[in-house]
Amino acid sequence: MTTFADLGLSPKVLDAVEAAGYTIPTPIQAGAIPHALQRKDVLGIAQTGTGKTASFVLPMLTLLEQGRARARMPRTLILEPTRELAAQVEENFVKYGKNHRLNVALLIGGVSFDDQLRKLERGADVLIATPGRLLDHFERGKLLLSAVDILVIDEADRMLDMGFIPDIERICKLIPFTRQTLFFSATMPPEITKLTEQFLHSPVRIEVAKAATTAKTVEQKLVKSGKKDWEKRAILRDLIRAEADGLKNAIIFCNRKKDVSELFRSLVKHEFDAGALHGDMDQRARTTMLANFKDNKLKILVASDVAARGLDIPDVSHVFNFDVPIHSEDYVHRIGRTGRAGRSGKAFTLVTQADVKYLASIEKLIGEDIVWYDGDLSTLPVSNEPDEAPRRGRGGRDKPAPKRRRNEGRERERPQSEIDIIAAAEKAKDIEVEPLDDQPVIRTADKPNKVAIKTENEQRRARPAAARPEQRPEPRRDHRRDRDDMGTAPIGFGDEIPAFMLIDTKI
DNA sequence: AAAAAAT
Repeated sequence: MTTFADLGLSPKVLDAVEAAGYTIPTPIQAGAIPHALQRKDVLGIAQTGTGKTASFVLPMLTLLEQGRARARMPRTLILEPTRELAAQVEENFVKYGKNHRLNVALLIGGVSFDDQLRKLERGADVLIATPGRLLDHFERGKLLLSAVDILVIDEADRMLDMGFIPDIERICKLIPFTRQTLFFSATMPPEITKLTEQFLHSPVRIEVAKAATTAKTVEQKLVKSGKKDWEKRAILRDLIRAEADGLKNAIIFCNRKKDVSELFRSLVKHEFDAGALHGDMDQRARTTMLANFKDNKLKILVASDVAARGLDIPDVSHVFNFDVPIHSEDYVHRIGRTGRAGRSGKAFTLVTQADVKYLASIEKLIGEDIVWYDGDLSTLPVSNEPDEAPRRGRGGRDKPAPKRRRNEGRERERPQSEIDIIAAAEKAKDIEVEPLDDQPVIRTADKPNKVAIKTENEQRRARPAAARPEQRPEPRRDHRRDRDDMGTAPIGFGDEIPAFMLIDTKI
């Protein structure tokens, strides 16, 4: 049998692999590593969970042992579709690079430039990036790609889904064509094939395990639900309680970020040990949530499809689909978060009347009918307790709250990112969160009820003024105008806003 | 009916 020692990796790398407890490579590793070490281009067709990341990290470490990085000229570049995946690859370099002295820089959005600039300046051996932030650095002239020797494009099909292909093409053209390219994709749609023809030179093709099949160790169930969100939330709570025994940890997927936030708040209110993860949360909250979930400090993670693919969260016992995914492949990815490595897992999907057509395409894709849940949730002792949505009112229990107009009575609410980060902080206990009353709020002139929450930077700048409210109790709010209807007044003029800035140009 | 990513 092939072991890591047979693949041609350097002693330093082998030692780290051994320390991590691995001896036998996965098929993609056994297939890709020897070719990568011979500086060949590799086209790896592999799903998440196949050991794909190590199949490029390990040979890269070996190859990087010769040579040194120069300032602003990284030697290797890895492109990832999401920030979390990029961070995860960085962790792999830390783990397997423990015997090396390599500079690894992570260039992702949502965090400050300063750190990233410092690392670039110092000379990065490995650059791990999401396309947007990478190009941002490049355009600022902080980065030269002319010394990149190895380029890795990971999760190419997902980059395609996310509209990154033009960026990828642009980046590829900035890197010398004498480079070595390692290219990974779970599927090979025509656009991806075209990309590989354009940017790979006679690659070695390695293909492992087919997509679009769900692990046989996952028990899948459908659960009927009414279409109202509060009905779905009630059923979900009952379901979680019914499953409490075997539920070690769970991911709950929603189709929309808004629903992730709402469901998360609802679950916390009902005292479930829950966190949230979606792309509009600030990066700090995202990172904290994910870390806590991985460390089992959080039992339940409510997530958008950011978490559906690629993230290395081992051994999730349950997946709940709060919504039926619109694209059937997403179903496969979502439930692929459980039942990994031959373990058993359970996947429940809430289904409303309107979801039937999506369900049909899922069943067609996975080639089997999913059975309906036959447990009786209504007999559970704690079932049917009131949700936060139904309000008492005229005639009213078990009726959902009347739809509140968008900006009505919002002044005391915090933006979702704040709520998320507070919850994350409560779990983590290591992040300082400002008290609620410090939250600066601006009313815009044209829509007095519209409340705008400043960005972090704006808050920082606004704080001294907010600390002396008596000097300007309720200034100008009647004649201030906001730009772009974003709800933020011009910043930095103190009381002396030039008149032209107050003119409404949108007539 | 969506999400992801630069600001």
